[in-house]
Amino acid sequence: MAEHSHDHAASGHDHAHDHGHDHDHTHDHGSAPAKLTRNQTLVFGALSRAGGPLTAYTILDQLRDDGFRAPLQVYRALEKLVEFGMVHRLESLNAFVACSHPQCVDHETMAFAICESCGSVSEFADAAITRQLKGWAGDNGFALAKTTIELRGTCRTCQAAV
Amino acid sequence: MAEHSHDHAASGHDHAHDHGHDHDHTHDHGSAPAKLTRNQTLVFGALSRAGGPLTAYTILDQLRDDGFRAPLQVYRALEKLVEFGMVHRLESLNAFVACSHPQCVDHETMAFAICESCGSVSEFADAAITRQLKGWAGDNGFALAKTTIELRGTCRTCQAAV
DNA sequence: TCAAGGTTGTAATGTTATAACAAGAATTGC
DNA sequence: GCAATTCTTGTTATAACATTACAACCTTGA
Ligand SMILES: [Zn+2]
Ligand SMILES: [Zn+2]
Ligand SMILES: [Zn+2]
Ligand SMILES: [Zn+2]
Repeated sequence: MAEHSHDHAASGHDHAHDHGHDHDHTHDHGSAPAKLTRNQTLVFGALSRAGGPLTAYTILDQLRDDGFRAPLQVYRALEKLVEFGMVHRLESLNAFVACSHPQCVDHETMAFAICESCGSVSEFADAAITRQLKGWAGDNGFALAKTTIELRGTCRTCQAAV
Repeated sequence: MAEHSHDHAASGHDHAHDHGHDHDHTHDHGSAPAKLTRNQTLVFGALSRAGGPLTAYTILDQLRDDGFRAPLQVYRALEKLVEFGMVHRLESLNAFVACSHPQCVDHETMAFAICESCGSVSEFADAAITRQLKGWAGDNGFALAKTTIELRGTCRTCQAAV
């Protein structure tokens, strides 16, 4: 799987955690709570450090020393983090990535470009696409809950490195 | 997902595929061959009959009587059918669906609306979205290989049936 | 204090997908 | 016809991803 890449992707956001062990960041992402639980903090820390997508089992392995023993500990934390808008699930990768969108206003309609060579992920929003999809939904009486937009291909860096 | 029996996460819509059982369809889908192998025919038949998405294991169960014994028999056929442009993989469902687009010209950039209530899937193409995504790729030096666009929500029928 | 609700730990299990290898069928070239 | 090649198949085993179920433990707030 793709647990590589310290590439770009997840940088530039202000989550700026110091995952020592303290949990008092104060952000405002979607319905994010004032305070994360210990497990949520650890999982989010792992994803932030990685700067790219990780599978649940990779996260589990990275958190063994912090006392993690079972997949469910990771999946439960991920579920909440996604709910809070701090993490995205990448369906085509069965992996998770920390949100890197500056203000991630429309957390349910972000798009992701995934490099199949280096595994890096770029998160972006495109108003025209969102508008178009909502338009289709409206025209077809479809009550849209969430959209998945994932591009697969080769990033600029990897193409240059031929 | 539901259990590993015969449940078909789908139904609800009637694609009225003509692929009843006969296998001399003369598709022009992508790089489809003149003739499918026995296993490919059986798998495609199962998907066509279903008229909606099926998981590989559900297909396996449906083809026990035809001699199928192992997942790989299904996965291998699916791999080819996707390659031929006759089947799509739905990433957010880990399932597969027969292509229902009239001419499915741009097989790699179709969009799917998946009803979370009844499991029905509508396949559609939207030139504006495709253009927009290709535009982003061009602007960012990303060599686009394939896009995944999946909408989750509730279809018109299910909303009416409240 | 006590109940209610959320979080955690753990084991067991369920679900989706691939690796590895052997054997069979179709295709090609001679 | 008869290899050589290539594609397809059958089968076993295993890897990778995800959830159910249950008991224990906190926290919050009557
Ligand atoms: Zn985001
Ligand atoms: Zn790359
Ligand atoms: Zn199609
Ligand atoms: Zn529906």
